[in-house]
Amino acid sequence: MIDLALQSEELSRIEKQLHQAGLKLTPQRRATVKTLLRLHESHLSAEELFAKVKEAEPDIGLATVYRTLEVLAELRIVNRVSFEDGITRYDLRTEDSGHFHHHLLCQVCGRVEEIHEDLLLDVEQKVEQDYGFKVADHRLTFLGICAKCRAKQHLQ
Amino acid sequence: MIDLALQSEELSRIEKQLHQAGLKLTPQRRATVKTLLRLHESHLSAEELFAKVKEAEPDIGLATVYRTLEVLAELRIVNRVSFEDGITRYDLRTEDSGHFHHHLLCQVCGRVEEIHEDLLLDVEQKVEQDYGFKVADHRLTFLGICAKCRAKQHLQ
DNA sequence: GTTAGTGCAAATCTTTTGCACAATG
DNA sequence: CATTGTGCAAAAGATTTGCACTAAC
Repeated sequence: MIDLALQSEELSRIEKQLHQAGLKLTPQRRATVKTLLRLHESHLSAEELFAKVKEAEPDIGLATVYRTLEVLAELRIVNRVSFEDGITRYDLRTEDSGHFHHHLLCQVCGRVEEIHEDLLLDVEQKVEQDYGFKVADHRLTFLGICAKCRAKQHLQ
Repeated sequence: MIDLALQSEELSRIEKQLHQAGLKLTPQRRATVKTLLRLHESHLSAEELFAKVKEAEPDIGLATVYRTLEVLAELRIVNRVSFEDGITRYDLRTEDSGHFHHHLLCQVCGRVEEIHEDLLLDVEQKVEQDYGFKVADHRLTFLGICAKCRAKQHLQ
């Protein structure tokens, strides 16, 4: 989702969800969701998101951002993720699949790439069969070296 | 690893690692590692671990537990894990495989089961081939309903 | 004996909460 | 206009740090 048109389509989908949940559509919430959509590959922390939202909505308070993220997490519009640095980050669930996307965390440059293809269908079937565990969702992160950093290393 | 003999074998392996890294073997560190070994399936937070270690080593301070966990994480003896409740937990890496084990988080009872079989070999190969990402390790958690809770639900 | 490690308390950071006021539906 | 949401400041948690003291090697 790079496209602005798709972003505003997503925005109205999310606004509809908020509305259906009986929540008010405040400018603060709208600005927060917009920023999440715009920077959805950045895996922002609450503080980082707050700083970004503040550019559009200067009077917004940090507590409101936290409260909005809480609401969005409850509605399963965002997921909390953590890449083991102790900071909670917020990641938009994408509309296309019921399952959460995977992450590739590069240990050289620190970037996080997303994989939107579901690679776990077979594995989940095995988990249900062998362990009797009914899988509803998953969190998968690979740690390693991304293509760019590998290329750079080979040049040296 | 339920066996006490195996635990003490692991303990000396870890003590050797600490020693080789030029670190001192203090009673506090030994007690912390012992407790981690004994309760390794519990996925304790630093505070929880502190409370348990205190039983054996009453004068230990919370900061020492944090500092020991820091050291153990650097030596890759433990991994920091997070189950999206915002609390960092510490999980012993098991000696048997280079790859970290998987987790099954039951959304009904909250328990975390471990899978020590590596289910991701094929998936990792695909990630390397299709995305050029060199995988070094992974973190995989399945969210769903465990066998016990499913059984209980069917009785009702 | 040196140097690394510890306990304690204070400092820092992240997140939550209480409350008076504001704005949505 | 009823009710939910907001901003601010204070509170609560989690983690780190400074420092004087202690203990491992």
